[in-house]
Order: sequence, then C-alpha cells, then structure tokens
Amino acid sequence: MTIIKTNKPTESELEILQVLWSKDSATVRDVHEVLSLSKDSGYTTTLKLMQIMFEKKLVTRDDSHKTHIYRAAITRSSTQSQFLNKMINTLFEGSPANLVMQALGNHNATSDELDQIQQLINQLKTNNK
Amino acid sequence: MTIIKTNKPTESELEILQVLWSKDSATVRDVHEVLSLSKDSGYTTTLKLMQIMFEKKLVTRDDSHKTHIYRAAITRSSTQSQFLNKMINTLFEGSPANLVMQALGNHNATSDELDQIQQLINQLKTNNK
DNA sequence: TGGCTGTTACGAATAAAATCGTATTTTAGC
DNA sequence: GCTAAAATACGATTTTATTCGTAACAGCCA
Repeated sequence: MTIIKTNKPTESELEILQVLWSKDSATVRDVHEVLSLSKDSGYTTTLKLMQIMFEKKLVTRDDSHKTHIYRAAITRSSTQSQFLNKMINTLFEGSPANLVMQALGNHNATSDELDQIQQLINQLKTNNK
Repeated sequence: MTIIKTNKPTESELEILQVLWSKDSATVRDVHEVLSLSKDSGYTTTLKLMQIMFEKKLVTRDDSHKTHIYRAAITRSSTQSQFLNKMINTLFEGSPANLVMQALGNHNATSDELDQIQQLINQLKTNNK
C-alpha cells in the first residue's frame, strides 16, 4: 500500500492556485501581477512560493523556454473537497449537512442558485432510494 | 467607526474551542485530556495556548478559584461563518452555492438531512419573494 | 510548619510559513 | 561577442505558531 502524502496547500499557496485555476497556465509574473492587486509582497516572494509549490508537486512547469510556464497540478475540485472535509470535521461536528445549512442560512444565494441546489438534492434523493 | 479585529483562531486554537463548545466550560486539564486522545503534546502546551487565547479574547476565564475555569468567548456559529466566508472567497469563487453543491455532492448526507436542507431552501425561497 | 501535589506563569526553543536581497542565468538586440 | 533587461536560484531573515522546561505559587494535610 502506498502512502499518499496530500500536501495541503498553505494560505498563500491557495492564492496562487486560484490564479492558476482561473488562467489555466501562467508565468510567475502573471501570477504576481494578479496577487499585487490584493497584497503587497515582492516578485521574488511569489517566485519562491511557486518554486516551493513545484517541489511539493502542487504545480507543474514547463521550463523549456526562458520564462517558465506553470500549471496547477491539483484540481480545484479536489482541493475544495480536501478543505471541506477538514472543515466539516474541525468545525461542523463531522456533519456535512450542518455545513450546508449554515452556508445557506448566512450567505444569500439567488433564487436561481437555490433552484439548482434543490435539483441536486432531488437527484441525490432518487439515487439514495 | 470602530475597527473590529476578528482574531481568526489558528488550527490548534480551533481544537481547543471545539472542546469548550462541547462542554460549555472546562479547565485546562479537562481540555488537555480530550486533546490527548488525538494528539500528543504536553500539558503546558495546552495551558500556554489557552493563555494566549485569553489574551486574544477568544476565551474568558474565571480565576477566582485556584484552578481557572475557561469558556469560549466566541460562538461556534460565528466561527463557522467566519471560516465559511473565508473559504467561499478563497476556494469557491465567492459563490456560496458552489460550496453547497460541492459539499452535497461529495459527502453523503442521509435522506433526513436532505429533507431538512430542502425545507430550509423552501423557506429561503419564500422569504426571497 | 513543612512538604507533596497540582496548578499557573513565562521565557525560550523549535518548527513552519512568508518575505526579501543578491547572485546568477538566459536571451534578444545591437 | 557584448550588454541590458528580465528571469531564475537560493540562502538568510522575519514572522507566526507550536511546543516545552522550569520556576513560582496555592492549598491540603500529616
């Protein structure tokens, strides 16, 4: 049996992943430019983080050109799952339903979104039967 | 306008808060005993953390007795909100509905729970109108 | 009283994450 | 080939979180 070490991304690493997910692929400068809008750390900081992420295999890179091109190596959805799980356990007594209800109650979703969710629930219910 | 500095609890602080929420009030030893079941750090570590949390006003304490009695100073539900918000922004493109759907899709809720959620949705829909 | 037990206080060590400064490398343009 | 511009590499520092060792204190009771 192989042990899968799921490197949970740190806070800053998540910020970088977000950019990568939204752009599919990007250079360090691309990423840094986006991050600059909301925080003020230097270019080499972003670079260093992305190098670390490469070592951790959170991203891949194409270094056949002068300027390396990065891509996320983990999917948004698997990362979402990973964090949701963690959160459900540490904050919602292990109950996904608790989390859903709190999320629905506190943040206003549009009618359309509610419809969508309702549809999903119906689907899940039929599958359960 | 007053600036409210919402001290976001750290990972270890969350673990302690969980115990406090479940017991209403507890001594350091109480908390430590519970934590020992799942991790192996020393008593003084738990003590120190709880002292720091007291300074940060994450907990209150009654020190009129020799042994101090601690209580959570923030509610479970406000903490849940705080973390949900953060997560929705950093991982779900700002869409609570995205989070809900991912949570429902990946973790199996019971039929009863689904019913409950559905009820909540209906309620929200009526309120929206 | 004096000593044992269980507690808090608190500084310091360690670990983990984020930041930066500086050296080196690459390559396009002259 | 040389140089300037822009990139990477990487060690060192800073910051934040976690952990622990040791001192000091309070209360009990023989």
